[in-house]
Amino acid sequence: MATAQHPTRERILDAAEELFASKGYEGVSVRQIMRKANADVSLAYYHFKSKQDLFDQVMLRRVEHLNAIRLKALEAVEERHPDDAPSVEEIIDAFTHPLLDLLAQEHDEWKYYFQLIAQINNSPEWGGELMTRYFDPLVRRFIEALRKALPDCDERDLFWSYHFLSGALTLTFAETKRIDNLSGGVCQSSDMASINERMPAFLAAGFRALCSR
Amino acid sequence: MATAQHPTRERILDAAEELFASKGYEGVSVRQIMRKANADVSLAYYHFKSKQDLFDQVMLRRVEHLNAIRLKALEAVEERHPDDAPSVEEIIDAFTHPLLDLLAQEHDEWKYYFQLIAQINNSPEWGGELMTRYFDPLVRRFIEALRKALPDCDERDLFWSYHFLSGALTLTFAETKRIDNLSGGVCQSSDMASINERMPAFLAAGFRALCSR
DNA sequence: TTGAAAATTCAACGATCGTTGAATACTAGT
DNA sequence: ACTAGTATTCAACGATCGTTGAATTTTCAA
Repeated sequence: MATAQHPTRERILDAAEELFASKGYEGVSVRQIMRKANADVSLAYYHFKSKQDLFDQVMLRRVEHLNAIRLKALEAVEERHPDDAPSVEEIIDAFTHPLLDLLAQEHDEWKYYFQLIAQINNSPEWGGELMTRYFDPLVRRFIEALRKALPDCDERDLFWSYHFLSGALTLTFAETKRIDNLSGGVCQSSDMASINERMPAFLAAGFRALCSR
Repeated sequence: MATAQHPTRERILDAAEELFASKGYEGVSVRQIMRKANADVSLAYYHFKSKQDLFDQVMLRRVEHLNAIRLKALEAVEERHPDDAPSVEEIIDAFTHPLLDLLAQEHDEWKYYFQLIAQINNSPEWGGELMTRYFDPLVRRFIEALRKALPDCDERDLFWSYHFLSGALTLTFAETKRIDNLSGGVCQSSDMASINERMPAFLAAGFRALCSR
């Protein structure tokens, strides 16, 4: 009705995404979500089976597109190297750059989704299972590429390096403004250009240090 | 009463710490906490002012000791270098090693506390503020030491490097078993020896790569 | 214009939430 | 034994929780 730019189902997903991202699954009630979506409470149960189902649909809505563009970025890098292996930097850049590009868009379409993933990744209760369910194939594909770029690397060094990468990346997604406080404004959580400039170099150096000890 | 190993107040803090760590602040009710602590609900409000106060006391209980041992580790490193500056590895090791040592103890005293911090650090709502409140002086002290070890480093590179370090460290704290799944058991979230072996080297290489571009 | 399907509103359910006041039990020092 | 203070139990409050069934409105093809 009023301000019905999107169909209702989409408005509910948008509101749920933003609220889940900032307060967590249990920290938000269905009523709060529907208030933000400008719709009656019971409409949540017309469009979704339950609160848990609503959460799952929030996760699913964007995950396929996300995995597709990251895979495409990796394939583009590999096509640029028909004979030799791509560098570690290039592979990591293909893993992170598409995400940071989505975040750098002027509208906040992806911001809350990434904040949500950051929290899930660090949740002892759901982190291991959900991240595995949604991102495992893509991540295994990237690790395979990294293995080729670092042929002498020990398996455990490779997995631990990816673990450190994942932590650095998801904290960046969280956009907690911690670095804004710490640096007195010299750095800003939302400054994706600065991150794109630095994160692949930082992480690639870490991979190399561990894998050539 | 029954199984009253610790005084009641401590048992409540223990139960709250573990439940907050796994389900988050909003995901746990005072009744659940008190059930786990084997005490009546209203005792929570005899020993603490409110649920929020209980949460704050959970945070405060261990933070001073934590900051003290990390500062001591840094000072020990600096005393070993009366003339020159310590290496980046040594400084990072002083930042991370004390934490991983606490986690490596056989009892789980610190495990849930660290999981809680991992979630807070990645929470857009509370991450920036709480982490700043509890850890700022210590972190600034470490960054100062790193600045001496990397005298030509740009300020922003230094802060972003610390940001990546913080992300890697807190995901390690979260112990989500994600790496266990991903590696097929080759790596384990709880294997602190393996982490101690790898994290400082990985992160130090990142710092150096960013600070000597 | 009619009628069926889709979308939305309204009112309510039992359960649980954070919190409180008053009554009871326990533990000291005198 | 008495008492003062500390610790614990019991019962309950109003609010909000996730969820549902039935009634109502809107949409749109025939």
